Amino acid sequence: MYILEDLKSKIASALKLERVNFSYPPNPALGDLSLICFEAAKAAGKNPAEFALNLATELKADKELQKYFSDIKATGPYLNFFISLGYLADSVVKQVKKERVAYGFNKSGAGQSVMIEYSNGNTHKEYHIGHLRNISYGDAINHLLRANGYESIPVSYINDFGIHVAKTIWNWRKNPNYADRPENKGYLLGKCYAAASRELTANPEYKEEVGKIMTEIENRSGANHKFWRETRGWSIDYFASIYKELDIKFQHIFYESEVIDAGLKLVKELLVKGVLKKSEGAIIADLEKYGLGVLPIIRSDGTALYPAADLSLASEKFKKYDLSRSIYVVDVRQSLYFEQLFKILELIGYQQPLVHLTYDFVTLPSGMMSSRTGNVITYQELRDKLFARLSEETGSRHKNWAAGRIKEVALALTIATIKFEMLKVSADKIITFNIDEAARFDGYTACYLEYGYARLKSIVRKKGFSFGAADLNRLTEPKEKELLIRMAKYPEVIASAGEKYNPSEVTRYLFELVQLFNDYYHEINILKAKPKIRKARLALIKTLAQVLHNGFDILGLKALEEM
RNA sequence: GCGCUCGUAGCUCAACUGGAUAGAGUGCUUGGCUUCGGACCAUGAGGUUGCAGGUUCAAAUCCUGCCGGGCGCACCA
Repeated sequence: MYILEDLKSKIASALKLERVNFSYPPNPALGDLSLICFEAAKAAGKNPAEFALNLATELKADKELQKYFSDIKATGPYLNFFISLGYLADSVVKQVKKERVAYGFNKSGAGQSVMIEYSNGNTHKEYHIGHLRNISYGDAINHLLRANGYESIPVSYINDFGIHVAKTIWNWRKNPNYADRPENKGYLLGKCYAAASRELTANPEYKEEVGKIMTEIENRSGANHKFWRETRGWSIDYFASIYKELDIKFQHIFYESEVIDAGLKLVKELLVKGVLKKSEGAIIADLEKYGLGVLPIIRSDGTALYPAADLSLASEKFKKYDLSRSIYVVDVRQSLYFEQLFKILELIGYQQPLVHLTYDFVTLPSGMMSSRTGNVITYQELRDKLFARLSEETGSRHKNWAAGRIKEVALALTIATIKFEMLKVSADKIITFNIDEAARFDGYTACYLEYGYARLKSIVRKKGFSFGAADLNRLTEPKEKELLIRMAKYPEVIASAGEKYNPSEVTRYLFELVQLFNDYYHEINILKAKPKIRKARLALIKTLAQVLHNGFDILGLKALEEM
């Protein structure tokens, strides 16, 4: 059991109170752990401050608690506990050393398997900044689920079969120069799609040509179908290269083209069952009585809409895997759609909890919009801009490094920056992605965290210092206690962030931990201290490095030893 | 029109889901480099938490009504 959890339960059992309301004092001078007495005092019919005072006297005399707390005192209605530094240091350092990468994990989700779907690119379209928020968020949740004991199954669903495909192919065929361009073909398809979109908006009369291509692809015959297969491969390869660069792995990837036939069959069955019905020539789900309006599923011309595939995908997921929960990471604009989809699935008989994890949009500060694509910035454009900035900065700091090494570090910082920026803001807020702010090395940024970690590791790396059994009683500085308390809170952060699907709690925690370390580093010298103290301090910062590393893993950031 | 959502320092965001003096970053003030990697640290100023009521010992947080922004509501995905 983790130390704070353990201490809380010890206090609770010493008090024999039913509901115990703990919190953390706003400032370390007040104490390390706090019990808020309003409710308990009210239940006992007493004045809260007096109540707290009485409890303090009572608990101070408790022999068991004396082992863990150096002091217990009431400040107004708050009963404050001061954790004994020796006990704290011993407990935290030993536990982190023992559990290593698993420090902070818990078993609350044991025995439950959860599927989480994210990234969800469309072939023949750009992979843009919005997808990056999606994939960063989804992957962090995937890690959080695992850290909380769930068996998490990360999957992606790629839409390779919609009208967007036909638009791109139409435009590609119309402009033969695409085939000769040097860019990555998957990337180029995105550009081609954007151009097609603009052209079709300006000249709607071409829609008929696009429709013909669509029919050919759906019928799975002819030159356009063949070309669809080829181009689809380009996109899929391109996505794979992005996932590799981002260091994100899916356990399975579903494709719309592989589930759509089963979807059409399912729709027919549901029509017979009366879950769906015909209306104005189309097939719809009438969900008016649930306050969810109407969802069209098959167009009046008989072609399928997105929900047909999604219904089939959902049943495929449950057929293939024994899931106790299924999560969809999709942006907030589709909230109503997912309520409708989940209602239909419920009507069909699926009882497992279905979760639509939402997040809001990513925009750019005005004037920074990409002129070439109109209003989206692609992954590649963002990555290239950040990479240029960060490799210049890294290069200027390390004149003696080989080009390859600079490139490697700059790329890791680029990816870390993208993920961190996407995760540090809570999901319900719109992100205005400011490249200048994101690529900074100070402030609430990925590079600040990475720098703190690298600096910490450089101390640990120094030769000639022994790391044997340290006497942790040598840790007596207030800043050391602050660091230890903060590290002791890490498991609670993981539990809370997991429960609330909120990785920004982890980003903030890590930022504050690095801040605390920088402060400590500035004030207290580690290597120049007397041998016994030095040993204890080295043990402390090794522990700190492990906690930071574990947090980086949750966020999907590579922990750089040097930068 | 109905529904969802956001509104906190000049700007970008926190606030343990109702608790102690609303905190960080950035920008602006003023300082600290023969440093364990200064890609760092410290200091000061900056707030009627959109507005008005209500509930509570206690409200940025809950309830009601306004104001303002964003989004969604049948053949897009």
